Amino acid sequence: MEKKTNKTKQSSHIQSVEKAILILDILSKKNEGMSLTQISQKLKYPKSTVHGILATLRDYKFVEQSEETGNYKLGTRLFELGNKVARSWDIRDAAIPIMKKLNKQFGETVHLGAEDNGDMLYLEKIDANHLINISSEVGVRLPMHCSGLGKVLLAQKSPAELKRFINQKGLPALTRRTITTQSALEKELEKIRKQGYAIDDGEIMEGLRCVAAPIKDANGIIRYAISISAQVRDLYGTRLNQVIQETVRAANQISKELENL
Amino acid sequence: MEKKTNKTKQSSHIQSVEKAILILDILSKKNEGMSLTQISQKLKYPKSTVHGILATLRDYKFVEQSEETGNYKLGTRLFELGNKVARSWDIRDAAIPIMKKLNKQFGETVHLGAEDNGDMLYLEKIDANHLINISSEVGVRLPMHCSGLGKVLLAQKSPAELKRFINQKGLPALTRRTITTQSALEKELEKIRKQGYAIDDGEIMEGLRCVAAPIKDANGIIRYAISISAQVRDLYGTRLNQVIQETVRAANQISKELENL
DNA sequence: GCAGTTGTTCGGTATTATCGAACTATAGTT
DNA sequence: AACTATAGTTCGATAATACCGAACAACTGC
Repeated sequence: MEKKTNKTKQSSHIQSVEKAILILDILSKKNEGMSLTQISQKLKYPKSTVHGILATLRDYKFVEQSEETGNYKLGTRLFELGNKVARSWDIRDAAIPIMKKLNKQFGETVHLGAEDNGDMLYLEKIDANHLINISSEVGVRLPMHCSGLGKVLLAQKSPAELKRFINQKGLPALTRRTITTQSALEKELEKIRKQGYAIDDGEIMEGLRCVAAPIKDANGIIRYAISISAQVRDLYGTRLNQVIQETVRAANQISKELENL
Repeated sequence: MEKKTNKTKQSSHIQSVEKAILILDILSKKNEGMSLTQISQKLKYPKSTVHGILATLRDYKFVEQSEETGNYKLGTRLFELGNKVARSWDIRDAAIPIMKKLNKQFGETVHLGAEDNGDMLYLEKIDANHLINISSEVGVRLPMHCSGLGKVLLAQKSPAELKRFINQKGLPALTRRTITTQSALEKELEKIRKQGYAIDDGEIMEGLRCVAAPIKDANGIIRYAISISAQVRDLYGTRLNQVIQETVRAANQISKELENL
């Protein structure tokens, strides 16, 4: 009778909903799409189970089938909902005009980011004027400890919170410049707190430098950050100083916008 | 035994998944969020049912709870997935650079759209340089028969398809200039086919004019369109002609990109 | 035409979603 | 502060429903 009683006791989840979510998750990793059997094998669900859930998701446009291959892919309804979410954030309205100004001043890529469950989540991006563009993308997650945006946000965590963060996420290295020890990170964050901005020096990607400054929400809590990214060879000396100054200024301006909103 | 056998016979849907989807749908209509009871009342589901589904969705970030109000809103995972969907479309990569060029030439708002189940769906938008911006938004749907983008796409439907479209969607009027009769629409579409572009003259919104041109995909099928929108008072005479010429040219250029991709 | 694969349908089984009601927490009122 | 009213959460019994395996159908490629 009790076949799998003690298997996964965790917190009650509606199974079929969870399965649907996991199907979407797995589809999000393959943008060429997946076939029914691929999904069913990967998730170890019987084909008929997957079939039923996919049919439901399809009818509501959460997934769609490629006409040629018949493969399932994420559907337009998710696109719609995702944009709805983006539009619901006041931060975007406040930040985008100022980000654009910053982009005009230096011609470089400008990012807006926030923490989402221990990850850096890119909320918005203004592309550089030149053709070589940073290959980041809105809606993408990145480890916090190696991006300028992430470090700025980490800098205001309490020691306990920081510890918890490191335990949960670790400090994986993306390049050989990535900070990978707790002590080094603590020192770096202390520095960031003092100077009021962060610099990422090839910690995500060799040759990429970025300057990030914190944004306070209406309650004065640092919850967002903006950054300018460019090749190291375009961002040094006096220009770097200018960029720092202007980035901090822009971030403060956005904070002020959020205050009286 | 058979309490509700003949209630909803339609096609088999996994109930709980469907309920989860409907919860997301209803949340997407209120961006200030909704409380558990509001949702449960609106959808006529018992509170405990909604509670369970929401808990599952919450744990996977498909919804999140406002810290102050406790209201449920769409979550960041949807933002992530939505952007994933957007990135999976090659059309965006091909179109965006050319759309930006078009935006630079005239300084006006440029849109990219496609049909999604009988609606115009905005896929991408480049904002105008000036402050007065069209209040359209990416990820939003609009009736096809009253936007330039939509009319361009309608123009290549067969009479039977057009008929089906009208039956399904009707021809609701958004302004007093909106085309609301089948015969008027047929005439308009014929004109569009001849000239190779469409003009929307205040049919969505009084005072707004927009010029749209079709984009062919790799198989030569018109599946997308771009448009320039501006106030009528900024878009007439020789400038209008220039805009038409350049919009068509840009659309053709994008079609060519898609060909050899 | 046949083997191999993938997608779809079907029906019995018991797992699991469901629902009402009881319970707790929270907010508002006097 | 106590009390009311509302919202949110937990619980447990019930049977409806998701689940699964297997059989069937539809393709594909050889």
